[in-house]
Amino acid sequence: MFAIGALSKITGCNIETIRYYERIALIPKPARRGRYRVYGLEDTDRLRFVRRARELGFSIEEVRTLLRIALTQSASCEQARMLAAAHLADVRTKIADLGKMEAVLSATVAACERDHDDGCPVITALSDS
Amino acid sequence: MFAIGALSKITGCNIETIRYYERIALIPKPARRGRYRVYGLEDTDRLRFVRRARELGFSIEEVRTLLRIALTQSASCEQARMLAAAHLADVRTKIADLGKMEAVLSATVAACERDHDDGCPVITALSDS
DNA sequence: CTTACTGTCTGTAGCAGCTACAGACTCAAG
DNA sequence: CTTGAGTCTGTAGCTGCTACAGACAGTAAG
Repeated sequence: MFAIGALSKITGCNIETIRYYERIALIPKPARRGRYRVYGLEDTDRLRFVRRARELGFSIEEVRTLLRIALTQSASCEQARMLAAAHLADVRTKIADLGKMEAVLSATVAACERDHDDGCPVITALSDS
Repeated sequence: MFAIGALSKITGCNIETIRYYERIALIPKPARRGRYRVYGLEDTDRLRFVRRARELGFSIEEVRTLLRIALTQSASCEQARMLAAAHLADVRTKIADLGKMEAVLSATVAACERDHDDGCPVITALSDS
C-alpha cells in the first residue's frame, strides 16, 4: 500500500494525470487513509494497462473499451482485435500524412541550403499559387 | 471582392476557421461592406499561405513567425530555414514514434489473428508486467 | 409586398488529454 | 516546535479548431 507519489514513480504516470484518470473514471477511486489516496498492486496493474494503451495511441474512450474487454471473463478477443486493427489503420494513415509533410519539408529545407538567392525556398513553397 | 463563403471555397478553409484566424490575428481584419466581411486577392494569398503552412504541420505560432519573415523585405532565409528544419526534426520524431506504435500494434493484431486461444494477445500485450 | 431561403454576424461553449496553478492540509524528521 | 515534502480540492489554461444559438441582411419567387 502506497501513496500517489509512489504510484506515479512506479508507473511513470504524472500525479495530476492519475487524478485526472480517476476523475474520468478510467481507474477506480482508491481507498483512503485519512484524506490521502492509497494504492495497491491491482491499481498499479490497471494504471500500467492504461498507460501502455495510451502509449500505443489509443484514445481514452478506446482504453475504456479495452479495459471493459480485459475485465470481462469472456474476454472478447474479436472485439479487441477489431479495435486494435482500426487503430492500427489510423496510425498508418497518420504515418502516411506525416511522411508527405516530411518529404515536402526536407525538400524545401534542402533547397534553402543550396540556394537562397532569389527568394527563400521555404517561404516560396508556402506562397506559390 | 467577395464574401467569406467564397474565400472559404477558394482556399478550402472552413468559414469558422477563417474567423478564428482573424480573431487570433493570424490574418488581418478585412474590410466590411455593412457588417459583412469582404476579401480580396491579397487575403486569398495570405490565407492560402497559412493553410499550407498548417498542412505542413507548423503550429500557429510558427505560422505567425513564417508570416513575419515572409512579409519583411529582408526576408530572413536563415530564420525560415531554421524554423522549417526544427519542425522537420519534430515531424521525423513523430514518424518514428508512430512507427514504434505501428510495429507493436501490427504484431499484436497479427498474433491475435493466429491464435487467440489462451488469452487475447492484444489484451495480454497491455496487461503484461 | 410578403414570404422564404440562404448567407452572414457575434459571442460563447465544447472537444481531447492533459497540465498548472492556488491555497489548504497532514505528517514525519530534525 | 518548526520546517519541508507530500498531498488535497477545485478551477483555469493549453492547442486548434468546431458547433452551436439567436439575430440580421440580401435576394428571388409568388
